[in-house]
Amino acid sequence: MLKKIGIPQETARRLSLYLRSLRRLGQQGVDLASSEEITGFLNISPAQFRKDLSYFGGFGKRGVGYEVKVLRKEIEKILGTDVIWKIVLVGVGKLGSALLGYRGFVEFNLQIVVAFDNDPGKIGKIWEGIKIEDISKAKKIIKKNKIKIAILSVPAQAAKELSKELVSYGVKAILNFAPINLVLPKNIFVSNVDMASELESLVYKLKRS
Amino acid sequence: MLKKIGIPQETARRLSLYLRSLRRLGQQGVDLASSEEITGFLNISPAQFRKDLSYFGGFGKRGVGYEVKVLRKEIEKILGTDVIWKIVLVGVGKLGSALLGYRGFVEFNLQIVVAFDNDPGKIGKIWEGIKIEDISKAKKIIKKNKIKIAILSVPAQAAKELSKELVSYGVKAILNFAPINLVLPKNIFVSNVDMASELESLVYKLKRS
DNA sequence: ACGTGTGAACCGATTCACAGCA
DNA sequence: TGCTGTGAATCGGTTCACACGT
Repeated sequence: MLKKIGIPQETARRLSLYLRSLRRLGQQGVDLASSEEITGFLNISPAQFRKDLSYFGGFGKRGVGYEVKVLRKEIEKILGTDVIWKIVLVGVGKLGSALLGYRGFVEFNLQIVVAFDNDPGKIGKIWEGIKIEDISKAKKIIKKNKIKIAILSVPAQAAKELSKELVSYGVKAILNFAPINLVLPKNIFVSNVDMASELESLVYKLKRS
Repeated sequence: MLKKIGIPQETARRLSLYLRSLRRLGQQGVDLASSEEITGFLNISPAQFRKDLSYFGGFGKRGVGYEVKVLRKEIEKILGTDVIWKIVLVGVGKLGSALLGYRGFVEFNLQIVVAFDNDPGKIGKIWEGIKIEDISKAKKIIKKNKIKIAILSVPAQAAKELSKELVSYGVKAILNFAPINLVLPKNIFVSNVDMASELESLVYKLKRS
């Protein structure tokens, strides 16, 4: 319930990148690595890496570096990927079904356990090993499984209302793909993936480069 | 060629949100709106809105507000959405095909003109009105059409190499969906969409809330 | 000697608060 | 009067540089 303060927002995102780098080094058989080697693949400075870790403790050996395996486990613990997180996906349109099959979630122990839609043609089907349920069953299923995280991939006009419903069922965090601002209580975490806006920023940079 | 300095990175992203808000107000028949009304839908303060606009000029009337239509056109001009930008999509997998059909790009005058893949089963097909070409034709097509922007939705192991190729053909900006850091010249703009890492950050926040 | 860990300096961006103008 | 436009203050985060421990 208490919120530790003083840790930058971006640190969490970077930690997940460090994790990828450490896994890669581990696969290459590297046991010991310096901050320079770990950030070598990434676009992040060694100093930033050390600073980020310093918020959580000292995991390295001065004059030596970091034990790849140990640090990997520590970061997994910090991020919470040491246990499986169940998530639901709402909206099995084109994007939604692509996400159902997305392999990248596994590496962070994220598991889509069920998907919801309102299209009778989809309900009852199993796609990518995941059952598609009627959205009307969301309340029961989310409550029963104590799901805390939802991926929202529905059209913009439906997103606002649906997000409120999901929250009322116990969802605390939403990864939102609808290009609209969700209005939710402050204790609910929302992360927006806005692909059009992202591309647009690139256009803008191109234009003035 | 000259780069105007002093404009925050985030300002461009917010401008695209303002644009959406202005379109919405326009559709509702609103002619005049204050910074407070324009940002009402968004999660952005009126002061931030005014500050962002101030980098480009004074578009409002003191004591009154902004003309919705006029401001919309001004922002479109700033962002570059006043003309059509041709883009290519590389990698027509699940995610790639979902992006081919994504409607959100149109609002920013972004047009996917061709897609590339290396799967013979897909090459030559037309999906969502977009022709899928052999990746080996990318050089010719990109050069001929002077394409500057690419969406990269291929597996991580292919992304690094492909991104370099695209750049050698003249691509200057990449929207990258592969969970890997692309190593490219500094004058190339890359925007990463890392859905797994995004979700992971939500887990982290949940854990320590 | 070497690379970590970290306080301090720095930098960029947001917020504040009010002057300026319709 | 009301809302914009904007310097100034503030805030948060990154970078620097070096003390520290092995």
